[in-house]
Amino acid sequence: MPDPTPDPHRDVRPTLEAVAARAGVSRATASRVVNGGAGVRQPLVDQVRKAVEELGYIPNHAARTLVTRRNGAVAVIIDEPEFRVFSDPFFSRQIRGISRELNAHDAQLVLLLVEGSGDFDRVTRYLAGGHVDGVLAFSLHTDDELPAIIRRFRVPTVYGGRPQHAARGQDDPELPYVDCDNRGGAREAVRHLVSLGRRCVAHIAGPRDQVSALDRIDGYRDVLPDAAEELVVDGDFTTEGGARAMTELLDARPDVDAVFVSNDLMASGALRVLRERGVRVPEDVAVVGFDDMASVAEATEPPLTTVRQDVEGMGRLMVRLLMERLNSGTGAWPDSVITPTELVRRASA
Amino acid sequence: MPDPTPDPHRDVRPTLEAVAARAGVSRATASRVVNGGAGVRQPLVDQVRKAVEELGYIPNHAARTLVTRRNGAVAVIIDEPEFRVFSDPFFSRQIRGISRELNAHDAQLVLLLVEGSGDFDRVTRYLAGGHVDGVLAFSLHTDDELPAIIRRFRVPTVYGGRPQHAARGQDDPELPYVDCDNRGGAREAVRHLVSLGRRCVAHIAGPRDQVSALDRIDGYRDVLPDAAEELVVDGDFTTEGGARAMTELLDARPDVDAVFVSNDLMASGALRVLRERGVRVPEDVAVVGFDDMASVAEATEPPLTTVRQDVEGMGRLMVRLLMERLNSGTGAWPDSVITPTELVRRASA
DNA sequence: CCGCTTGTTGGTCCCGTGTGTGACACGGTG
DNA sequence: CACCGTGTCACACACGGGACCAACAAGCGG
Repeated sequence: MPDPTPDPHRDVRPTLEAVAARAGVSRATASRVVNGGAGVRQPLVDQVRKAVEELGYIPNHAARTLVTRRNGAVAVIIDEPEFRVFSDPFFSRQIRGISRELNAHDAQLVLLLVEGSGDFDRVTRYLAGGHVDGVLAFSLHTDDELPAIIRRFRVPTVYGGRPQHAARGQDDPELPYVDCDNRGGAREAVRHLVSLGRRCVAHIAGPRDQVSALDRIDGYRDVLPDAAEELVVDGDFTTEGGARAMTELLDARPDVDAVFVSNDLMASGALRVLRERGVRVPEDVAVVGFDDMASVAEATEPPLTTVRQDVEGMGRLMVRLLMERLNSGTGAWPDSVITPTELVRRASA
Repeated sequence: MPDPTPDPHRDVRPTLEAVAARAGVSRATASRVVNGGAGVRQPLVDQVRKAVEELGYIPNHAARTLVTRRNGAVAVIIDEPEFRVFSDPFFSRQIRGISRELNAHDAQLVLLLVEGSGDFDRVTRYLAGGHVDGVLAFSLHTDDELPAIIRRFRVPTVYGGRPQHAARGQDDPELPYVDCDNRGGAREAVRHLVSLGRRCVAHIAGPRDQVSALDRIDGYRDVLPDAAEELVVDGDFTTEGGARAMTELLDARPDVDAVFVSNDLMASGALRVLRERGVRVPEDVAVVGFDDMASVAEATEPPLTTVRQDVEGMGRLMVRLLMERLNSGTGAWPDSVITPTELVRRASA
């Protein structure tokens, strides 16, 4: 049953003017109290606070934004036309980290999913409209238009994952990013396999248009510069793609005794194929994945040895860098950060 | 290399005033043109449009919101303290549908992740602050405070999934929801197992504080009202939980010859246990899941027969209902919608 | 006692748009 | 020729709140 005596104040939201009137001060003073209370005597501060409480005053966001030119919102742009994102817990975890850290900064998260070039107009209009103070972008593809748009409109941005231009060796200080040490993590994984005495270590790679996949290939080659071409097989970061790549690999090189797989999903597909073919893991073939996605790596048979990256922490870090940039009056850009990885040993290697 | 002769207009965003001046009309006329151009002669419309183009004018969102009291944004509130959300593609897919439909309506998506009671204050402030025109809420738990808050502030809302109070039989027209036919889908799954000649059909249920899990139990009981208590085993919607439940079930009732599992993740865990115990699927035990999450159901061994729900379509539908409500001057509430399910037959049953 | 400094406070303007209210021109009608 | 309805347009106000600036009081040193 609805409230029988509805409060008339409920529908008409009180304004700062009303608070000031009730507290018996001017609107300017009320405003000062609401924004921290600096330069106002304690008794008046208390009066205003009381009036705010009694009236249930909540500042009008639009009015405040209009004058401060700040709106306390950050856009998260994910450019991922493939279906993969939505079956990959990676983004969800990163967004969780981002959400938590944004909450700590009293900022809101506006989610922009980009699918196809047509959407870029929309994003452009949105950014140009000044709806958000900054952007957290996930630029996954090498042919991405996003960096150009962001540069053009000078929107403070932090990237998740090393953007392509940086991968070309042209680190742009105006496009800071947060990424895990893909190359170093890959090196550690391959070294681990080598240290187990494996002689023929293969690599199932991710899609070549993703920087993280390329970096992991580089890490593999750092340790095994002389590995045969055919030992590196392309995959697409999906379970099925991993299974196909493993099949291809076994057919081409029956002597393979270890595989470093570029992510956990593909590794789970690879494990399935190995099991179907009666190949023992890790006795005959040792397998190491990448990501340490709990729902996958702990559920495989056998449980997957893999390279952990702290996805949620990376999300939080992105927010911190962006806030640093927004709150530094100087407009100085923060440095990019590469977070460490850690080899998690389970049963598969 | 940055533009050598940076456009001075770039940093100072043009205002409607500037557009009007350039077009030689008053600001009021320029405003009318920008908002559709009704009641303005064609030649003037063209002049203003040209000025907008030349200046690269983009309306100031905050100023517009201040006067129209509409801000073209919708909050998506997900109250899920458990880690599960983030390893479950369910939400991602629904959000994808929501995002697409919001784009079609030129509205933005503000993501609010709620974790724990402390966060409700934040959400309350946010909703009361009038940051969004409406809310899409996923109320998963029976002890949810969200409906009360939303009712209190009279924010137009559409629920994803039948809220608890509706499950108690008190359908509140002011809290419309979109849900799939959990009970009907469960019935179809169980009937299918019965039609295969199975005599001892068990059910691995989801957590009892989630309405969808309860509805699926009801569907199971609709078909098998006399099933023994011990044939219904509790799970938690995770792969591991499914494995535990299956183990428990096999120990208690070795004669079981079919299982309807409340979601695909648990079904994949159950299949793993069956395989480990050397139980053949579907010969010895037939298995049906729920959700038809492609990444899971197609990847299990054997591929999973399951009940499909159109998650993305449900997301889109939620947005349509909300927009209907927002755009109807009458403030009338749309009706709740229950979308159909479909049994997808693969190899497991 | 006077002038100056420091600390508070209120008045006022401005942020950028939407919209109601008139004014004006035009053409048709009596 | 006077009157009036219709279509266009400009003016001005309002939306809610931040920030500058002048006014004022109190305190202090000379």
